Amino acid sequence: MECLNCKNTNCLISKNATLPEIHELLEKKHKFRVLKGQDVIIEGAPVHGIYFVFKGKVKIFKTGLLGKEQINRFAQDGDIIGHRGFGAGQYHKIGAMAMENIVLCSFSSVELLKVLKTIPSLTFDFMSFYSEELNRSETKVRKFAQMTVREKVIDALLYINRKFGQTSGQLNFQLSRKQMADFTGTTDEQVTRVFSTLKKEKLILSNGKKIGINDIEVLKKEINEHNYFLDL
DNA sequence: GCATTAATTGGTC
DNA sequence: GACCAATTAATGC
Repeated sequence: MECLNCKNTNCLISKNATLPEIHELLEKKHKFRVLKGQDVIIEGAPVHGIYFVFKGKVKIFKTGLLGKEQINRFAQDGDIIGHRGFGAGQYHKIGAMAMENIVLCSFSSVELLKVLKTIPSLTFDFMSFYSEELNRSETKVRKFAQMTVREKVIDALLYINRKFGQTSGQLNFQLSRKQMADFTGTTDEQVTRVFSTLKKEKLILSNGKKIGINDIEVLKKEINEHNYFLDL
């Protein structure tokens, strides 16, 4: 019953692991490693279950026309992956790839559905999560429509900082310009340009892939003044 | 150390 | 603000 002792306290399963009704599900959990660069979910693949990140970083994306990639979000320890395909859709509409060597926990849809019908607190946690996801999604649509490239890049930097944090003045997650562009919906050249102007303004530090946020408050203020939420 | 990839910069539409 | 091209920096083998 290792979910009881899991350090990922934000995990919905871990939160409800003390309930006796969930024990059967926990017994059937599959835990496995995925190497850096390998697929966690292939776009269009049939849904068999739902994944939780035990350890590591994962990108969730969708491939558009001409192979253009839109990164929807990043997941790390305790986060859910593949929840949209769960329940309703039969096929995953997104792809997920390991950004480093990771460990996943997986539960089959059938088993999870069984316990969701018997454990209201777990179902409620899932419902709250889906609700928040929808909120984030709507916010992201608005940001894409209304933010300038500079604002979107700043927003992305703050997101990385919120989610992964900084140690000794450097973000704990190194993304290439290309990945940053795929995340913000622009091009790698634009990201480079915004980075270098932010650097000149002393708002960030950048040394190749190593990026550090110098003045979080000023950056926050810049997008706050435009009435955007900071909770994506 | 060399080869491939990523980042930067300038220019055009 | 995207796309293209040329140069330079960084990284993998």
